[in-house]
Amino acid sequence: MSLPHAILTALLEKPSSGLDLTRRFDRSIGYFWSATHQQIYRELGRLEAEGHIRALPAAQPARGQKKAYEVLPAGRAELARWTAAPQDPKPHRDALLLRLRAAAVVGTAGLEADLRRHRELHRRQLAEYEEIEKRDFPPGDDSAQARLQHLVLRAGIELETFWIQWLTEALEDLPVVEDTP
Amino acid sequence: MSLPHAILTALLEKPSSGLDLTRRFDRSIGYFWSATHQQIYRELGRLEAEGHIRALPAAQPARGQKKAYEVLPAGRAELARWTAAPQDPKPHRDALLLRLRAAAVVGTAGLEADLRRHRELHRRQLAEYEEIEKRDFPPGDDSAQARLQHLVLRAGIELETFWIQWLTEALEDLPVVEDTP
DNA sequence: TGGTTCATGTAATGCGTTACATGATTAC
DNA sequence: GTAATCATGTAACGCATTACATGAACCA
Repeated sequence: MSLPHAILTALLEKPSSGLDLTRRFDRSIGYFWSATHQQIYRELGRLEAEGHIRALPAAQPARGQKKAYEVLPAGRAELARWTAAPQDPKPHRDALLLRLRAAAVVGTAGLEADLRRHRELHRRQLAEYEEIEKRDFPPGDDSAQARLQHLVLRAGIELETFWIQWLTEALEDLPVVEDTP
Repeated sequence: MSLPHAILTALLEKPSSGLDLTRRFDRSIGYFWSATHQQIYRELGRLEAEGHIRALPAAQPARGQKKAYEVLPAGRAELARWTAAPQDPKPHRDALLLRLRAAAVVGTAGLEADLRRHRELHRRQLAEYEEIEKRDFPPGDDSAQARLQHLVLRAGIELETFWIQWLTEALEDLPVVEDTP
């Protein structure tokens, strides 16, 4: 139940239309909470029905017309409540680790190529994060907001770095297991 | 679409009943692919209907009776196919990072306590992993299966280590942001 | 005027979660 | 014999994903 709060955060940072939000969920926010435009429109409908956001009066009408939303006080209060409330971490799901464990039983055929591909994807993501860090967090900016946002970005950078390292070790170390039914 | 493959892997490692599987998904496999008993029973039904597994003839009857399953050749083939096929990594979802970003807007009240709690949870998980490593992977065992399984466990250990470090830095560095509606 | 892009949706399906149900076994 | 636990399920709901639909604006 975090998508509405992700949207509230995004709208507080900057009032936006559904498509604007979709684009921001493809970078930025989406780096740690992804969402498609269908999810976003559905959730915008709910948030509006609950009185947490409203369409900006400027442009409201039908299909094909841009419609921007802003957060109402009730929405800000709900986001503050959610942010302060304790939450248990969700259990992980990592298909790649699962595949390694499966490969120990049914064989490692085909794995190496995909490990290399994943490493390349992580390298690209890391490069993107480092670009953002250089652009948005030059040394010396130490406002509270900037420090919090930088902390989040650092987590992303260090996680990508971890995966690249781990995949490199895995590729060096990958034994060959034959499939022997 | 990985739960059936997680179950096939578990059953190939050792034929089991639904409850046995549920217990193994609370440790071991569940460390990187969690599942509840309801999911497991539903999926066992599907896998049996598809001819990927079968109930061991020994004990099959109704409610309250233990029923163990084993993997059929078609199930092993499907698992091998899935393991070798390329898969894109799924986008991440991390509520804690989202909360930090929200806190930059609505204030950091209440966050510190939960960051400490999360760090403690990660410390416990790390201790559990290290216990398993000591017990199941003593130095010197270098069978192909053991090396693959050890690789997976190392990923878990290093990820927990990362989160503990990151949370420690975050706690040292956490600025105070007031909620100013 | 016909196609592409922008923008907002609807519909169908499937996995995950929570709550509940029911038969067997064991302990007292 | 009855209460707790073991073991296997059913049912309902919600979010996420995929495919499709519709209107407006722009461009050739």
